[in-house]
Amino acid sequence: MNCKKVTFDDIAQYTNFSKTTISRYFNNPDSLTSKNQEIIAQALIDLNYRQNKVAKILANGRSEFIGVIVPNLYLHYYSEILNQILSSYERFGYKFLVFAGNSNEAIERRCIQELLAYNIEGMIVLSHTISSGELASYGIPIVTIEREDEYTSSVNTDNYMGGVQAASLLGKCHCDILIHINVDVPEAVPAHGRIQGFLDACIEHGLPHELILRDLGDSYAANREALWKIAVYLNEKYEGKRKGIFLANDTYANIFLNRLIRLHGFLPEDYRIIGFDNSPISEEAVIPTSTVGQQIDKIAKTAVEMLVEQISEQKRGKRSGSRKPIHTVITPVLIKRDTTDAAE
Amino acid sequence: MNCKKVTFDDIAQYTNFSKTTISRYFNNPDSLTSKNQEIIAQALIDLNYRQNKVAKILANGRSEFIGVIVPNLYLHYYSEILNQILSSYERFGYKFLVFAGNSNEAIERRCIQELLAYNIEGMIVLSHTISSGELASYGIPIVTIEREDEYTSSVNTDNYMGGVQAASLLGKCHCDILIHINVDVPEAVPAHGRIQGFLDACIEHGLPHELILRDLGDSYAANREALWKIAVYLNEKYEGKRKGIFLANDTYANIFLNRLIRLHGFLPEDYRIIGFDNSPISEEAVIPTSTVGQQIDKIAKTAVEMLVEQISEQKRGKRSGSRKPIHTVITPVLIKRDTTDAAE
DNA sequence: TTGTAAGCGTTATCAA
DNA sequence: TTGATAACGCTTACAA
Repeated sequence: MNCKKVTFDDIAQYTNFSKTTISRYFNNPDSLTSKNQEIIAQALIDLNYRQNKVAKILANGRSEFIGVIVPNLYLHYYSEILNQILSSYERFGYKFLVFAGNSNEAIERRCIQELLAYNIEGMIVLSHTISSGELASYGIPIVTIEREDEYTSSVNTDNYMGGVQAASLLGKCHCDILIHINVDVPEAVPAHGRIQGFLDACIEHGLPHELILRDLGDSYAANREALWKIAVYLNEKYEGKRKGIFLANDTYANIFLNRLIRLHGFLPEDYRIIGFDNSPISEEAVIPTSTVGQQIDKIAKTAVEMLVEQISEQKRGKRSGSRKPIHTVITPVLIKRDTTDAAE
Repeated sequence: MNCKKVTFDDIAQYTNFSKTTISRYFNNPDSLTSKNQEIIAQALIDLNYRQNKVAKILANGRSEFIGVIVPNLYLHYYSEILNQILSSYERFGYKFLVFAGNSNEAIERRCIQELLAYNIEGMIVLSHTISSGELASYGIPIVTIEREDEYTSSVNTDNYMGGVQAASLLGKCHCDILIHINVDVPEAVPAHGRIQGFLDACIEHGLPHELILRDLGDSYAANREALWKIAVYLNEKYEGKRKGIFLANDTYANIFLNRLIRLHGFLPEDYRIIGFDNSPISEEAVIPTSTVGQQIDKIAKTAVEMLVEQISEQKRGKRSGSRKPIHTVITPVLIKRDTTDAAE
């Protein structure tokens, strides 16, 4: 456990090379004779050398840091995205400074200042609080995921397509009435597309439908209460009709499903259910639940790739303001399980 | 969007102070007259100054970084721990460099090298692959969570107590036979305590019991298959007896519960179920499931506090090897829901 | 209370 | 292929 830090100077002395040559050994080894490479390699071992990347950043400006701001990690969606982002380390070598902003604008703004102070090379933002305009103004490469993205490059699920898929599947189940339950998502947020897609598909295929857009509360208990009320309402209003219910996410779908099971012991013939996200609960539910699956791995991978591309562009001298935002869209995958008919 | 970086030199020139005074403004403002503080504050605005923490680290050695190594973020337990760790930012100001090692020893070792190269001040390790001995040898403050911890300070749930609690609750439910289903956890891993606690409690209260310890597979589908087999076995062997089943985690408990519900439409009188973790699935299950709740917030908070304490000790000059590992234990909380009797 | 000057451990620019 | 030397932007004795 040597405590004194070994530096290039020490290695240089030990090997009778100059500091510069040691640096070259790390950054451009082929510019040394292979014999000298070996000498230095051996010295590193003898002296138990350890890199100091901080000094490196200061000298060359590249931190190899990417900042990530998520709203929280409580929701599976965010933690899985982060999971996938982190696993890009092996491919690109970028390290991730992660903040959970908890939807607090002031805190998130402070986080960003900190990140900038550490010379991060780029930023991936999932949090919603700070406008894309402000994000863009920081003048560093940025990619946002599934949020308002007018002035930033972004990766989003094709929510519209997801809504269409859900409606079509319910239509094929011979439902008499299609219902979409969601909160009143603002138009600027990509998830709004789910509503529009559902609506357009219903209209196009002439499917009777109803949109239920309202605040469903912030906690699981609140969600449950709100959805139970809706369930009672639907059950009365559409008695005897087969109801195809498209819920905004798998948690909602699970709540709805559980209520039916508790009531009847099985999924009644006049109910069909589909959720959104393909989060674990959809598979682990008492009846594995059909869902519009977000391809989280693809979303995260694309986001990192786009960011890396932006970073290298910027290195090649392009000013950060000069490029137009690119919006990539990832197609969702319809996952048919047991809450919709097996029929193709 | 000023592009040239403003440095202390610029501010010094602008205000006719020296670089040092500017530095003092940030690190020890009270050593300046309040008038001069104002002058500098204004200059920062005029010049649009931005800190460079990299230079600061190089100069004073304190990175304010803590490294975190998790096995993955797919499991709710890890992502929630990380969530709580990240939220300590507001309290201590430490920034977190996060790696998901995916249980790959070589990769995790490389991650640690990287972290050391960035001058991290400490490390929180949840991953299992690298022995506590090796971790300790790196000579920086370390706290491990819920893993082998012979040579590192650690925070663990009181798994033994959890096992006792589970057995006691099932005992109070007038179960004729108590069963614990788990994998064969090695003794060095804290979670082993769940088995021992269950066993000792059964013996102490003279409760008939059976331990089922076997590989349950790595995926949800594999878990399900393995647990269904066990369910069939138990159902035959203990027909007519009331079975109290303690499963190693809530995911297993949910699988078991779902099978019973699918079979009967309700939870049969001769089954009582309790899981472990208090992960969301226990609340969201078709029948809210009793569980031994890990206090994740407390675990994470304690881990960060212990680490911060170690860091400041080290600053006060104590050598890192000189302290004895401290093992903190967090008591689990029994959460009674609907899969065990309501009786107190 | 303020200033001078020597680091911190790299990389980058020239020169040789 | 190698080496001197000046950055990089901040902190920290030590002086005043």
